Amino acid sequence: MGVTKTQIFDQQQNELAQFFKILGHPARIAILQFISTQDSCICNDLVDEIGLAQATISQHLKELKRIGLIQGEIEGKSMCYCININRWNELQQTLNSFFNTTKQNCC
Amino acid sequence: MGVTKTQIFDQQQNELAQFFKILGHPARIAILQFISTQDSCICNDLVDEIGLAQATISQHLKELKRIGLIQGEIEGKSMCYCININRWNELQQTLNSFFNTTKQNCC
DNA sequence: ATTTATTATCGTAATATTGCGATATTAAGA
DNA sequence: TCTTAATATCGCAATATTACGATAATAAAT
Repeated sequence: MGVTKTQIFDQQQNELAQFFKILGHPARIAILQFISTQDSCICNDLVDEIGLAQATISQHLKELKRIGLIQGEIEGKSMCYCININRWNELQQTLNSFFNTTKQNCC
Repeated sequence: MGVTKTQIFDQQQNELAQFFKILGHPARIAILQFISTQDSCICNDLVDEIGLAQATISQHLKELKRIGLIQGEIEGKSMCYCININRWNELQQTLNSFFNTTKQNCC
């Protein structure tokens, strides 16, 4: 096997899990942290900063874009990424809501 | 390849990522949610409740135990799991701290 | 138009994860 | 003690993820 049985879970559970999953890689954490240290947006200084190949960084950026946590803008030859603050806050809230709701009936 | 290069990231990044990763599966989300709906602790009604084999559920429970989010107590023949509320709150805080710190210098 | 720099995508190899049946292990009950 | 019930662990097959080199795509600069 190796397939997650998404059919047996509801949409909320699948979405929440997918969001957690994407944050579940140190490179993606590092990317988000590095982007946030640049007061302006950044491009692929990420490749220099983090010790991964350009293709790999690009792949991770794609994942982060997929859930809307970052957005990219073309800036001449290069690409300027920054955190999508609305989505960021939205996800933080979703996540807190999960934490708060779930712990309610704890023994 | 297929190996996450943990060496190039710091401990905080790796720990945070691992925590997110474990929450990044719908079955584990569902398990946590179901545990919390039981006012007392629960055992493996999880196997009936969630449509996965006993071996699979047991494996997921192991992962959740590994990061301390749940704890199990022997109760006769069966096992009584419940959320570790201290660890739960601790992780929620860690996570919020990541969200708040990271978004600070956003463009 | 050609070159150069930057980023995205493709293809592939290595490893990890998911799920399950089969088999321990443990403890209660007959 | 023998059976029964509940859970954990092992071993495997299927699929997913990670990483990277090679290559395509895009846009500035010459």
